[in-house]
Amino acid sequence: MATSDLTYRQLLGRIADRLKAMAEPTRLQLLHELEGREVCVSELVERLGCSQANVSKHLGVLRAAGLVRCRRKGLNVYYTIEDQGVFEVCRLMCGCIERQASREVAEIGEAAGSLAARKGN
Amino acid sequence: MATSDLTYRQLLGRIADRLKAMAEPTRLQLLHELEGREVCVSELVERLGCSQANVSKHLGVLRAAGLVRCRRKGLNVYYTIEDQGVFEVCRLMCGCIERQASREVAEIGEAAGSLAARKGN
DNA sequence: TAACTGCATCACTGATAAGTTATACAGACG
DNA sequence: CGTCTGTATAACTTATCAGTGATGCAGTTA
Repeated sequence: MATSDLTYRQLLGRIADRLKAMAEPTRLQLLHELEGREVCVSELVERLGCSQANVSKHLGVLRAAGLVRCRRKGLNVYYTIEDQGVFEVCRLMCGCIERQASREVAEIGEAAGSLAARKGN
Repeated sequence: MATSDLTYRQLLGRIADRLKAMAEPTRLQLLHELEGREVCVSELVERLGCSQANVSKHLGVLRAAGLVRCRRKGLNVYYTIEDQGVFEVCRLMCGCIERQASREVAEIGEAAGSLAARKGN
């Protein structure tokens, strides 16, 4: 389906942008740390064990993607999740991974079975 | 949450890998074309209007990520969605984007309001 | 067998992105 | 005011990735 085209491509682009912002382990961990509470940058740096510049840059990416929001409070800058949907995405992905693992286990089982059968010949 | 660490990081890595595989407009379109039916490469090339090599490479990425599966049938290779969860992810992302757009509209409204107020001073 | 079709892969290019170090900037405090 | 702390940004290096053209390979057909 070519759909309404220009808008269709734009939508795909925006979805891709969001997914790209999430598609990085450090950023996923940042999102996870922010789940349900407001955390300042220095604490995030401490928890992740990354450089401050690195954490700041990743937070910038998340912010640009609209996944996260921040506010100053004295010297610190506190970040919060902007849209809780990200966790649902993670949950779905975990489900996908589990199902994939199950399939792999099943395939290994089949392979072992056919190997045993061949051995019998 | 330092969680159980090695495994935790591995899980984040696997989630990131899957998201990364999806985080590209052309690949999202490929997934969309495959929604609910089996399609061969030449047809996908035609529908997307990309080069065959490009489509093949993107399909390879999707396949490596376990999002898609293929089987030969004569000269053609037919692809299908391996895990329907991807569409749920897209649906969620669309929801996020809509909410973000709403927020932006609201912010513009506020800005316009404060502008009008300032004009009054 | 040779020629053709459909697809995958290779080698390469340009663009994008992650990580690092150094630096700039904002607010608190003396 | 100067200084310190917390954060963001700049400049750079290295790595990863999308796209292209050429080539290889599998399966079909003559």
